[in-house]
Amino acid sequence: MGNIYDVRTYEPSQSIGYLMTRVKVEMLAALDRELAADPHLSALGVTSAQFIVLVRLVGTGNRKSATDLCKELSYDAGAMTRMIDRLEKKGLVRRMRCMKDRRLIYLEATDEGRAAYPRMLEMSVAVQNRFLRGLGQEDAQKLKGYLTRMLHNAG
Amino acid sequence: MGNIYDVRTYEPSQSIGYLMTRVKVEMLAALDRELAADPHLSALGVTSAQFIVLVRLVGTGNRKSATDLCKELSYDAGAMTRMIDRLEKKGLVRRMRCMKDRRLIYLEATDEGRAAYPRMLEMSVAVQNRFLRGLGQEDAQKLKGYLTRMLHNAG
DNA sequence: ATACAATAGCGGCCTAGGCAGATATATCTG
DNA sequence: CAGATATATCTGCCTAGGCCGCTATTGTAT
Repeated sequence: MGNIYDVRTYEPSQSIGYLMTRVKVEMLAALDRELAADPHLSALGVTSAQFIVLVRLVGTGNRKSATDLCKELSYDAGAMTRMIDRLEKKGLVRRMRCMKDRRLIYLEATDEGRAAYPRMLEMSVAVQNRFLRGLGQEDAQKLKGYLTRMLHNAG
Repeated sequence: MGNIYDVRTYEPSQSIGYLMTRVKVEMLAALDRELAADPHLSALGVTSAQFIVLVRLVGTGNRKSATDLCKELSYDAGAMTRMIDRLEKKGLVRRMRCMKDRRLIYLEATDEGRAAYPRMLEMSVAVQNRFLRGLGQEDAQKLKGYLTRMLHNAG
């Protein structure tokens, strides 16, 4: 009842899953190219993955733990530890042990990290607008609705 | 002229790029879970990434080179070499040096690899249908159109 | 208070992809 | 034919994510 695909007619290379994977790869690649081209950000050597974590940290208020970030981005905890290591080594993020709950480590963007934020947002917006060229606001809303629905169906 | 996002109102966590990345991650995770649950395929230890390469190899005719696969899947050549290594070690794929052009290595799914194909297609279809639940055929077509458009805009 | 979970972060091992350089082979050009 | 160029694959080094087990700390139940 209402299945989109049927095994007998299914074409992997035409499927929504395949297309979505491709688009995602291309968007991150485009972001990486923009980052490499920007005089400021290329000096910091920020990648698209680091970018996403940093935007999340600066943009939604500081004083976040690694676990918070993991939940928000559905990220693995071990991967996050190493990600923070890289960001810390680049001087964009600081670790600060919490004195009340000594298990916790608060993350804070450094001044340098915060300074890069506006330019990062601009890039993110520019890349997405480029990929969405030709779509109207209603189309974008529809697309967003489909994606939200799919995320919900993931359970 | 027709930009979807504006820096002043942009919400990273609500953006189409963010949502798409999330959906892609969830779809592959779901596929990995299905693969792990299947008696046959779990024995082979096939991951979702290997799955995609294998489907592409079996489904679109054998006698393919690594480079062909790289182009079709926008994959890195070095990464593909190692991917083939893993698939070969599992006995799902064979390398066969071409005698006319000795630079070329043809890839061929083994009997075992081909035998797993129908079940793989079923899974792929099942996972995608689950994620697309609640969408009609017109919605799916619209979504596919948006994605195709975005891929085209990638240049 | 002691034992038992639950939580936060870390580290090792695996798969995985991008990039640059090396090698072998094939093709093009003078 | 000789030299340059292009192509196919491989390898090493990097970032990156998932899984599992470890330790330290905190919370809970008996």
